[in-house]
Amino acid sequence: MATTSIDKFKRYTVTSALPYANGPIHIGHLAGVYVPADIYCRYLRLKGKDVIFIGGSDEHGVPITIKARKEGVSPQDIVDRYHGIIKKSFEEFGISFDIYSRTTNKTHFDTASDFFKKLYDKGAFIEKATAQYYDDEVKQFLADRYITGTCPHCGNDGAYGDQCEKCGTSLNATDLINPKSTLSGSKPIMKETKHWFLPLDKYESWLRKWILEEHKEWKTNVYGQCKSWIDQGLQPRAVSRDLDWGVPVPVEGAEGKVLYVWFDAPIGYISATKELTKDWELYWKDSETKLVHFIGKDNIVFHCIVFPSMLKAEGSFILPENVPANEFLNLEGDKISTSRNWAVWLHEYLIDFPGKQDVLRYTLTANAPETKDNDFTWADFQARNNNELVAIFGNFVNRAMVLTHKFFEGKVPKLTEITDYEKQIQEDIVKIKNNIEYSIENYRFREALKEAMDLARLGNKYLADTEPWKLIKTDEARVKTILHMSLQIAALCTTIMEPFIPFTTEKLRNMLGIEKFAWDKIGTEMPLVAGHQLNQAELLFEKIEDDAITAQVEKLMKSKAENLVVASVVVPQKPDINFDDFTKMDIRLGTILSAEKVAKTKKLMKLTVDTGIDKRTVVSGIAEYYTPEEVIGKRVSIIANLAPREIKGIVSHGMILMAENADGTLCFVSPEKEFINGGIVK
RNA sequence: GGCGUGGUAGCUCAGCUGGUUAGAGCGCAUGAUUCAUAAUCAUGAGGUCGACAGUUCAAUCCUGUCUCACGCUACCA
Repeated sequence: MATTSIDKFKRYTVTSALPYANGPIHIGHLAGVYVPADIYCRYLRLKGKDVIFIGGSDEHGVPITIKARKEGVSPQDIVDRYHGIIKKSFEEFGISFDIYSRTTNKTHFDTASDFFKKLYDKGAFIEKATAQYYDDEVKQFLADRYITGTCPHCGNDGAYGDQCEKCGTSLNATDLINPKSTLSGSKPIMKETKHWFLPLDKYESWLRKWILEEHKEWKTNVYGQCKSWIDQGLQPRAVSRDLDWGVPVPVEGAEGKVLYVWFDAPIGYISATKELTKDWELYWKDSETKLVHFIGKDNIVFHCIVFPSMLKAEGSFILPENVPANEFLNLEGDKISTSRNWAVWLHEYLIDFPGKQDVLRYTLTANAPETKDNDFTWADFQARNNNELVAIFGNFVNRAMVLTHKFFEGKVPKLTEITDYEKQIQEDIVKIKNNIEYSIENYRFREALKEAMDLARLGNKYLADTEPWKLIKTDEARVKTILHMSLQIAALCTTIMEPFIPFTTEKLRNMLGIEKFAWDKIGTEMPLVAGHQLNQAELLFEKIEDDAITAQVEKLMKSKAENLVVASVVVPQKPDINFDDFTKMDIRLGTILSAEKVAKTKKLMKLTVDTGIDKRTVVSGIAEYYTPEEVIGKRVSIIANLAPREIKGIVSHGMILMAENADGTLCFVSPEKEFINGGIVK
């Protein structure tokens, strides 16, 4: 639901999701969060609004400690490295943060700590003791990621306590067979630990009213997701973790505990503001301030449910007015993936395409995943540059400049007589300006950009229709008017295009020899005066040739090839076992007699198997690879003496042996001849 | 499996509370033009609006079922 409410607010606090400091920035981050946020902020500044644009690195959490351990460096080394890369690439790319901070600095520690303390003192938390794995050798509780073991699903030996990366399933640490601490290698023990929880359930009715009734204008994906969460019923969420990397929990008896990273990270917006200005409270506590969070769709629940609940619990803060979350950007038909190196990295782009920040900004905006996941392709990147930036915008400006230099020595000619055409153009300019305002204020940046380009289109059409290169022979006065208007249009582009392609508009201003022209003057004043001397014409954009694009595509294909190699690497052999260990297993041949999908699951199938010994029920996670029909009658191998276990209310007696392919698909291990059911596999 | 979002021309997308010859940009075709980075301008060809049923005088838009994509979530011996 669109509104134009921009003038209700005196100032704006705009945040963009804090990137996690365990890797560099890629085009998915840019298209989803930083480019739209930057457009919004640049626009507001052009309107003369009081706006602060907040960013920073999220530097806590378990993955960073894991990465540090793997590389044999400290977590601080890791975050220093990536914070540096990220900050530098944002700067070069023209993301106009007023501050780009980080969550490891002192201001943030104090702010997050105080925030927790305040909620603690108010009794906003509940305390709960839970049992968790503990490494007795290093005297430390273990985060899920610090426990490895055998995946109960695929038998992979290197599964983590939260997820098996081999088969992709998410796990609980307690599910792992033979859990092992990665810190000492010892077997962890269960031990009680106390944690603090934010009882989100208590905020449910408030959230329902605040979001579902008062913010129906939020984007449908955001609104729908929130509704889904609230309707499902909210649970208390832990706000602390047993870890030595993060902001310590500031209460007695909390040694070895830190704030959970999702609690700590959004407070980073506030800490960064504190660092930026001593008037920070104006930007966070004044009801005339509009708070807007730019995020990706994976972050909706934190920014719409959890963080607002925290702010509400604290009591003195304003709440976000909007949370424009984008969907995801794919790359050449595949999901962007850091681990598979399937991405276009910003710091590499800046090296490969020097001075072409705006081409990427333009492409990502024109193709932004605002309503659904979108695909970035290098072919599209090239086409948008060559057919739109070069051919429409760059070409128009060049035409106006070249003609003026040719006929009037580069001086802005005088406006003589105005015809209906010029009047029409002035009206169109106002229309374009209004359309862009409406689109940007409603977070429709794709649409806004298209409207901005309409100004250059208008200019091209004007020149084609009036043909000053012909007219110069017969009616110089008219040509003066035409070129005057054309140059004014080009000059107005410096403002209209500024939010989207700021490097280009800067260049254009230099060419025209003018200062920044305020947004609100558009339609009432013109940026150029007659007689003004223009500088030499330069090309605003250059064509991107096929070989540059081919090189990028090849780079990606190389990643893909490398991934295939990695994927087909055979899992290394497990540690030796005794013959005794082996003989303990009773593996038999059997036949599947019946099969049905277990209701409400995706992977589970309930099988009746003739084992020769008996006919028994086995639950197996094969439903993604087989249908019940095709499975009936199949010969299989089954571990018969595996202790029974209840899964989804069905007791499973044994486990069907499955072989796994490189791509994770499964197949049965079947006898090669028609041997009897109950035949021993040895 | 549950929930959410999306499935409209070759591509990227608009289509407000049901009635439009279903639109735009890019691409494509034809014509015009040469001031301009063969860039521009005009015209045109492209769509059973994911599938099937239903409600209605009338459905891209409402309801139901199904299907595909993505996300959240459960499950995973």
